[in-house]
Amino acid sequence: MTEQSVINEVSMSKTEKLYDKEKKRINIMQAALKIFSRKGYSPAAVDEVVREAGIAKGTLYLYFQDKEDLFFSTIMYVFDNLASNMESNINESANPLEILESLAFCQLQFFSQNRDFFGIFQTVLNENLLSTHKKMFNEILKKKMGLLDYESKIVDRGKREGFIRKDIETQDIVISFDGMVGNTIKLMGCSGDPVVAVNVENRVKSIIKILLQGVADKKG
Amino acid sequence: MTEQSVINEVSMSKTEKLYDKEKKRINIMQAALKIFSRKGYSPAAVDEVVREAGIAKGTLYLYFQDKEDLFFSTIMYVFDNLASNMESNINESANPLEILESLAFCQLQFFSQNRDFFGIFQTVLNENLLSTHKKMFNEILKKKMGLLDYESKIVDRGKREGFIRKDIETQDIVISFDGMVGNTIKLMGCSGDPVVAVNVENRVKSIIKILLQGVADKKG
Amino acid sequence: MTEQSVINEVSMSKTEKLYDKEKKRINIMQAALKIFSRKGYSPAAVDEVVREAGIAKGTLYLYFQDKEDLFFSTIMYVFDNLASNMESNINESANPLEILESLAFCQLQFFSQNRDFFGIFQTVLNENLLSTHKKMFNEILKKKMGLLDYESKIVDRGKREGFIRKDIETQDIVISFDGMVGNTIKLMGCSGDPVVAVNVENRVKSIIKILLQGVADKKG
Amino acid sequence: MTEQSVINEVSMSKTEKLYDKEKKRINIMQAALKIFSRKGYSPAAVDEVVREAGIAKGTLYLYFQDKEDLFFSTIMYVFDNLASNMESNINESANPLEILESLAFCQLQFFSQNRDFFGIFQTVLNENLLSTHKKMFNEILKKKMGLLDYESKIVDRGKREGFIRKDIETQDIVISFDGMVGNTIKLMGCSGDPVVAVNVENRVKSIIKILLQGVADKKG
DNA sequence: TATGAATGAGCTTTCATTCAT
DNA sequence: CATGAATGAAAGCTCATTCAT
Repeated sequence: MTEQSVINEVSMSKTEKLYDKEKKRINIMQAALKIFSRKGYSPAAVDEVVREAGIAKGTLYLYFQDKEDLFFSTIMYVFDNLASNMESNINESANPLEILESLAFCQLQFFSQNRDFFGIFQTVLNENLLSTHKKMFNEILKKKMGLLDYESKIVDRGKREGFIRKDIETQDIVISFDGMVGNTIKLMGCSGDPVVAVNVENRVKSIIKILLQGVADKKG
Repeated sequence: MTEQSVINEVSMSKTEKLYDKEKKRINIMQAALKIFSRKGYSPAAVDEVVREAGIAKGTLYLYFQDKEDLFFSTIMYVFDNLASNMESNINESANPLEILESLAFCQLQFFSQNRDFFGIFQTVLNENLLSTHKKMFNEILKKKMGLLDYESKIVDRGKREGFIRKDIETQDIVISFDGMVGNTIKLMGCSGDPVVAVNVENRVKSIIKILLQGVADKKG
Repeated sequence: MTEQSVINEVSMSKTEKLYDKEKKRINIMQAALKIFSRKGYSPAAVDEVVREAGIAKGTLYLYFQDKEDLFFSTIMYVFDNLASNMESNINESANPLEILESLAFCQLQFFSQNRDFFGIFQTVLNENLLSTHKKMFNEILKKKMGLLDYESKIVDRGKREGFIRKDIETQDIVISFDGMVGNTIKLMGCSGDPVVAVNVENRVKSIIKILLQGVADKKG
Repeated sequence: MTEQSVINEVSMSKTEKLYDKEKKRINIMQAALKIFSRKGYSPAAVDEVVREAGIAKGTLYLYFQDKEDLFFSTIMYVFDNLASNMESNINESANPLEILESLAFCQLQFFSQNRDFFGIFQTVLNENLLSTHKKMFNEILKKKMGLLDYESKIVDRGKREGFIRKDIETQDIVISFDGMVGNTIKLMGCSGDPVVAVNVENRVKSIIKILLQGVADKKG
């Protein structure tokens, strides 16, 4: 360590230090993300995460309480990434149908560019973290439900503004929409097809077409 | 005990014994199902399964090679249950739209009556059983893909017979349909609402309505 | 079962029954011998023995108290086989050197014709059955020591009768003789050479030559 | 603690660390030796070894891959100890008979001072590690055969240089010599006589006398 | 702060033994 | 007598977590 670096460290402001600490947390979470995505929660070993992150095992426990904390922090980190990605891509004042399209586009785009990110979501709702990690599970469910709630509001507005038919319950529309998008992401992951990424736009168009117009042949 | 019954017992046929053994296997798988559904694969302890099944630990290993074998046998058992349930409910010669409706109905009905059965499916594709249990994983994926293939054929027939529009790729229709049904099941599971079961028919109606007609308001 | 056989069974004398029981014991011990020789005591599974013997697991416990009893009974059975083999081959009144030669010959012959029989002896003195099965171990050690004692007496007679030099302790002579014979058997087993059997006579000749005359070149 | 020592400790070199790790391995192997010698391979529980070594179970697995690795590492350690003991005691240029005497002396001395060390050797060739642990077993057999080969060379030289008669096959001489020494060690172990240690020299003298001159009385 | 050796509870699996048939 | 399904104690091994350095 040079004398200069020592001085820098000593004179580093508290803000800078916190910023530094946060950068290290993120570094670890990105490593954790890779491992958890690949293996799920239980089978992923803390050893693998620290190896991936290039740190010592004890160090991880300076930044996270335990494996569970690491896992849920990582999930939250991904969620927040997705959320801010959405926020910056959605024009709140646009017409509701365009917003739904944007929501689909953002999710597909996000997950197609961050393949690793999806598997981990699946994991959350399984391995029933429900029973043993209830508190954090609820935190996550709340976030997930937050998205559904937001979509519900958009659909409701769509109904009020005459874009969406009123004879189908908002809940059913939202669940269907969410399922269409989610399943597309899931199967993108399975195929492992690297070209799929390019087709995000086409896939969104198909989803929206089906959602709005349905698949019935109306020529007759 | 009559002499007759003694004779019967002593001379229990091989067929009867096999049948008996199969019944015991099923008993264990039903216990396993509960535990795996509740906890996922890794966190589920063999101890819990045998306690649930009311047998000794060693006994389980008389019926299954190891934990992995137990898990995948259980999955296959559920799959086969679902499949035979579908087979007996679907009229192959019906019109394609009715078949899709039946498929949705069967799945929702099956999982609403067998709540435990769904979680385990989620587990399959996570905890990446991919890397360590590749062979059995592929077996399962094949079954899942089998359903998608079947749905694809129905949709193609629907297109040929003029029920389904031809300007949307079959693949996109199938993924959307599958996602709508799957997400409905998943959220049924989350809500834990016991009344939901009654609504299966309504939910299917909504899914089919959305799938066929779309949600766009066409009054204008 | 024919009527005739029933009659036979019913009218079977007690002696015949005991004889029958002993035959079954021997059948099981011969199976046990194969397995124990191949694997040693601990790693040999009772399951393997009963499979080899063609009986059910419970049956074994009708003839032997437990695995340990089976093991030591088997050893004793082999010992007694060897002992009676020796008794019938040794002429007590012969000159002591001839008796030693016979002893070597009998052992080599016996073990070369019953390859399986030797490994089990090695096992006895290891796996320290000493600590946990002291009583039976001592029984076996006594038999082994019995042989050494017998050899000691022969050597002593040889000394008295002027065949064997008196300036080497009997104990050292016996241990050496026993070691030469034992090591030859052991290495016969290792080589797996099926031709070795034929050479038993040559090997005995060598052992006796070395024992009596030594290997020093006395030409000088 | 002086400042100097702090520096030393903090800056402990890689070499020192490796040395430290090796010392710990040896500590564990010495504990393992005791247990394996007393019980043999299979019946020895890892739990007992770690208790003897005064470490936690997990720790053992930081130093050895599994029980098998521990066992064979321990054997190799003993072998190497014996080998270096021999190397430092044998004068290669001495006359062949003296070398044989040295070989006998080294082995008896080594095992009389390290009673535990012998039982484990017996174990190796039993419990048929042959079938399941073939690779490591061969490694050990090679070492054992190495000693026999070495002895063969010495005997051959003895023949060439006129010390040893040529009418007995080298192989037979070596096997006899090896058996005499081995059996002496084995029976030393059995007797448990603490005084025996003192007699090593006498026993070697006896073995050599028998080997060279034979036990026949030549007065006549 | 950072390290990584040490820990030990907890896991899956085996196998000698029993006992209802 | 013979059977073999059932048992459960005990084995080998893993891994999240701690703590002295």
